[in-house]
Amino acid sequence: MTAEPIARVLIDSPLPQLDRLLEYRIPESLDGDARPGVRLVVPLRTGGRQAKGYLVDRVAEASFGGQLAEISEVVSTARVLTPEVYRLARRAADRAAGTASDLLRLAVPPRQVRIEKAWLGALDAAGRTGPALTPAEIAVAEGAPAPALDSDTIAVLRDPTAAAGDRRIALTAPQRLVEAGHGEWLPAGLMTLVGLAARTVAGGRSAIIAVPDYRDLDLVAAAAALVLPGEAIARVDAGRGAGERYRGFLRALEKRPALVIGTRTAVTAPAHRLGLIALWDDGDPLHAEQHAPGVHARDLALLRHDDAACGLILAAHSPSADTQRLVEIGYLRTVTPARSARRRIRPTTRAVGADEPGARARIPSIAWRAASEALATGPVLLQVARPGFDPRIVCADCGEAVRCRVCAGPVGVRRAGAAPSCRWCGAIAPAAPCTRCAGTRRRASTPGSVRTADELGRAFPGARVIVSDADHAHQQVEPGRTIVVATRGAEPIVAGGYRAVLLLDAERMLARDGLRVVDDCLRWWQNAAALAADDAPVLLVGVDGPVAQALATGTADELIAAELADRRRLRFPPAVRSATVTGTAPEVRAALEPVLALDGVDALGPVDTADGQVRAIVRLDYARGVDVAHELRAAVVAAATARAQRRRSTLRVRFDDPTAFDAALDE
DNA sequence: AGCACGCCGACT
DNA sequence: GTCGGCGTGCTC
Repeated sequence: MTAEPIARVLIDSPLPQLDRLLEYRIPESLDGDARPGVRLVVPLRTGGRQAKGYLVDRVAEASFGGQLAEISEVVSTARVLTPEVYRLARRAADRAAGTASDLLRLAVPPRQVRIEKAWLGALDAAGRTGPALTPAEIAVAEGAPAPALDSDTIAVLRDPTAAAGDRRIALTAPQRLVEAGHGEWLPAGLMTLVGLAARTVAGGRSAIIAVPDYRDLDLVAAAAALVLPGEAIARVDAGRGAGERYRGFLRALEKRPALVIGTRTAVTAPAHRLGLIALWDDGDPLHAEQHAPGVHARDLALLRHDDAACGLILAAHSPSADTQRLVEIGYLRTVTPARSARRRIRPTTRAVGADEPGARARIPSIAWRAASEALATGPVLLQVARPGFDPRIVCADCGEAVRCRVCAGPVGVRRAGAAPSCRWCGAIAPAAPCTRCAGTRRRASTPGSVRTADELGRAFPGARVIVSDADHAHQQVEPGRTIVVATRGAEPIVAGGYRAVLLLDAERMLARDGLRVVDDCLRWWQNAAALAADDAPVLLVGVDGPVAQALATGTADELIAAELADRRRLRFPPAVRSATVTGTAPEVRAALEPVLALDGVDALGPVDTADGQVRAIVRLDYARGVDVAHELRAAVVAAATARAQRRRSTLRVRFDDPTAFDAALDE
């Protein structure tokens, strides 16, 4: 008999009733293989039902009073669930009223038998498949450029004995490109993260870098490959197939430091002696997880930092309102370039010259002349909006979006012919007088005509035209007389930077509704500006007002602070947390009742949704998070268990959905 | 989810 | 008397 014959097991099941540790006896025959972290098969109830699960840990005595069943099978000896990742899943699930196994489904990739067998075969007694870095490799990694941070800040971030508060940084990255070597150009902020991470690995600790999309990831991978050996890099994204993903995951699992790079799920990867966790552009919606329970990569990074006491850096050209909040409560300290070093984005009028080739494409004269001139020396970027329908109601006099008189939410029509209603609280025809001109006449907004690449290209005779959008994104463009037409977020990189950048659809982007319009526009435009050569003009076409002013004077950070102050006044995220509760009217009513009794909690709605259900948005102070999650979780379990109404439960809870307050309540 | 347990109507 | 209906509850 061994000392710890009881296995505590997490069943791989989305059922909230099963989201706890069940105890099983470990038979003598499996004693050696049944180590913490392995995948298991266990019986669940009688009748030969078998469930998959993870062995979380082993204990000497069972706390369960009843008869224990035995583990059926140890799937493999690979210990894929580390204690750190389990704790992360548990805490994140509790915070979001979800299940740990839902989180682990994202954190632990599906098993690939061939790859796992090869890896297990190569694993030595120390839990590694290869050597640590050589002194020469360490020297290269220690010399990796980290242009946006001074050596003191880097030293503190690397120092495990430094005060935790000093090791949490919000970096507003300088808006310029740097050359990593071998003709690889990337934003200075991304290079900084790679440089920081390379030093961390050189010092014997792992680092995680999570970026929004694959284009950023390719830049990071290329830069990392110049400063670290391939063996020290674990790429954990799903973009190159399940096999490569699992290979990267297993590399991260080894007992030697790695630079773990990937998209949002990288923050949940295993890491040997985690020393740094870095997020790039945390305001990008791609960092918001789509799968249940929908925990944002930023929140996972914060939890991970708290657990591992590692360095934490949230870096972006344009800080998110969430980062701003963390700065204001004193949780993050800022590293910001001097205002004089911020890139100026010049607003220009929308007045179009009549006799220029730019007129047909409705490019204002000043912008067209700047672009034509710049084209002689290299590529020019024209950033455009994605096409899309926008069913908002605006002031007929000045065009400002109309707000709800009840909650200040956007007012729109759900479908053609319907009465205008508030997208957030559901009030019918609630429009308040225009906030800009006090007018009361209304009209539907028009989406604005979409320019074609052809039109834009013809405005610049003799130039090569390259189109880059989400479907056909170009990573890089060669120097030359080239017009690059790109939708926001899909702008290619040019070595040395664009010679001019025109932000053409600024008016349409700013007129979109949604809670984060200002944050998004600042992010899109400052990210594009960061791709320009140092002295190249960046022109914001056809927009004035506070956003344009902030960009012109290099005070975007102050504008985000003002934006956050507004949200605080209105009780909107990220000043408060939110929980979207969807289901049948009685289910939602029952779920809301106990949480609305708590201080610092209120709700918008419920409103009817298109599929006959109702939706309410609970708003809660951060301090109420534990209580509200606990109550809503109890409501989900109750709804799943009590099947009084013969139908399976439809109650859903989603915390901190970034789109909750946007115009997505229809459909 | 499944599957067993449990307390009320029509069958040999 | 008892076979079986599905509402209710549990899964180590």
